[in-house]
Amino acid sequence: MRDVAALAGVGLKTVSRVVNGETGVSPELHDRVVEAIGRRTYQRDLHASMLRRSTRKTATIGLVLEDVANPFSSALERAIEDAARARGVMVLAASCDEDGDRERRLVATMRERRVDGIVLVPAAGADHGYLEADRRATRSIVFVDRPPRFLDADVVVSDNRSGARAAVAHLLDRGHRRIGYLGDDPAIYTAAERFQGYREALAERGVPPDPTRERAGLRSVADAERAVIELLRSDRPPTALFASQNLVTIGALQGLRGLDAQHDVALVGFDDFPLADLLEPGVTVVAQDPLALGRAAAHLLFRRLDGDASPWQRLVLPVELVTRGSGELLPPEGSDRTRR
Amino acid sequence: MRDVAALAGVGLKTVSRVVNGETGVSPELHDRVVEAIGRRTYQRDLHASMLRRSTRKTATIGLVLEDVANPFSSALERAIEDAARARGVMVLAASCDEDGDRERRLVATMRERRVDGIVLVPAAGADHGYLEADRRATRSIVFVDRPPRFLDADVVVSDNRSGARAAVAHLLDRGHRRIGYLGDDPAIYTAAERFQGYREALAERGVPPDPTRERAGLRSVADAERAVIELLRSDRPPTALFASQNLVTIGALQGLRGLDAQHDVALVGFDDFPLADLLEPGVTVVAQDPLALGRAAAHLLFRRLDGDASPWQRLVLPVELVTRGSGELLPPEGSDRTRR
DNA sequence: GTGAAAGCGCTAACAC
DNA sequence: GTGTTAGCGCTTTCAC
Repeated sequence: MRDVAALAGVGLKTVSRVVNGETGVSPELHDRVVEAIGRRTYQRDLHASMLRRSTRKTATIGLVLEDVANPFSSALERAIEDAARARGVMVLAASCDEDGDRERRLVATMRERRVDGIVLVPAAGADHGYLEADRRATRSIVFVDRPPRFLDADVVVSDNRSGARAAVAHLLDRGHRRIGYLGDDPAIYTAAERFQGYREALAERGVPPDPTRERAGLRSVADAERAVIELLRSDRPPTALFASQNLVTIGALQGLRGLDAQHDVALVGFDDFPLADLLEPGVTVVAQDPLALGRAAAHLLFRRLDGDASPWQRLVLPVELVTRGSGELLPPEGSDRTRR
Repeated sequence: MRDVAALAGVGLKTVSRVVNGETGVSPELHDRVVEAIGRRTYQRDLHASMLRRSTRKTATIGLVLEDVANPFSSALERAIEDAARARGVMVLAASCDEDGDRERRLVATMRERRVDGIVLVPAAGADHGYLEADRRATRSIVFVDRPPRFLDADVVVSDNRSGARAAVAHLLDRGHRRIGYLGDDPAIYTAAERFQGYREALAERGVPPDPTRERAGLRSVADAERAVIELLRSDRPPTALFASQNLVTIGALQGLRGLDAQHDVALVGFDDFPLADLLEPGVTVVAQDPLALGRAAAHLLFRRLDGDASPWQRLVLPVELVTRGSGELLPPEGSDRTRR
């Protein structure tokens, strides 16, 4: 910058004014500075400038996701990026792979870089008390998809429990009574909520839960596939399945396909996924809206950064049952349905 | 930091030494500093520290993708993030949606934040001459998936042309002669290369190209779907299709499904996608390896950042034909095949 | 082993 | 309108 000032024959402050688009520079000097900047390919150092500025903003936010490569996470990221771009803010994105330690390290690294705020999908079972240490900092963190543990903060989640309840009620409405549950690690908030929804739907219709038909802790497509095959080979196998998550649904599909049962056993999954409509039959799902989640989280964060100090918000976004065929298959004659 | 130094009753430099893990601090003072840091929840400002450091690295790189929400992009991002994490580097990620102006603005914004380097998937048709202005800067940019225009720089791409040639040869081997081409915007490097591959495969077997069976500029799933329906309703419709990209393949599937022709017309797509194996029939594709592309780009960039000044590299990564059924359908009796 | 002074690139405050 | 001085949070250099 000194270089540019010398070349244009002006003072440092004049260059600073031009770079920041401030008023009060004569057109003549302005042009000389602009030309000098061009000749030296000068580019201002945002961080050095923010160092002295009163409002110490880096125009950068952090985003900690489960895994940037997962479609749910990346839709979230996209929505947040769009909201950020509208404000001239950039996004430092990272994956924590459900690892609480990594989450903590990532947050620390982002703070070292003085991000203005952080949007965080917390790792399963992580304790977020560590964020409490800096009271002001918690005002610049928004949790998405799952609430923090041991900390009050802003959070945006889907209505997991109602969604699961609706999915299972949908199957019960079609006469199914033996409905299998396929679930993720119950330490994950969303998995626990969805399991509650499953149980509640059964309870509402007076169908007793049967733990032998419930499989939790499925961590991969292969796990889910194995679980389905096992369930369907048991005595009195389920006539319908509820899969509590994306990958589990896909594993279930693979399992059903392997047994050639995809047209016989009903299936409703939680979380929509690409091509769900092109499969045979189409896969009925409870669809979340990751773009809406991301948008809401970003807006909440920016409101806080703008100084909103109102009480913590907890936004619960609706989900939607999308019927495509697999969830509308009826139980076979002679199954429990006829005994009612 | 001054605060911490005062609390511990030491000089600024001693705190600095402790924070940076330098040697030469007596254990006693070290402990006092650590304690003071804890009490004040001190967190060093990385950018202020880098300001004075000789080696002016921010330990942050930029990543400009077409769209972070697209599976190919996000796989790339993940690979780059992993390579970066191994070096303690964070990633500033952004989408440019094939918009050359946005790409340029994003690069400028990242440089304002003093990223150490940038990995860039260039926007279609963008002129990258602007990067030439700063000679040193081009050493810290790696292009992925597509080469830059009007600029020499490091680049990592897939072997698009051979992949397309292999896909079309695969169809020719099964007796198809009327092979439709469904393609993206030809201004995109990959689209152009794949079209070349398609034409080359035909030429190698002496099959004359027929422009009435070639549809380029398909920008969405819906575009592709319409194009397929149109092609198949024409006189002497194609008995096989080559789709040059992800979304185009999905549109083609939808079109075939709509005409109930998915078991009659062969299809090979470029780019793998989730669930391609669960469809009926499974979708034969030429699979790129986005993780390998990302890994290679990151390694190349880090080598440059470590001072490697060797000539520009151009890495071409192999692709793989994955047969799943749709590409192995045979042409109907009485089609051109029998006339040979 | 430790600390004081200078300075990284920039902007705030104030004088001209 | 314009330039000067001080100082943001930190590291360097160099005395002690």
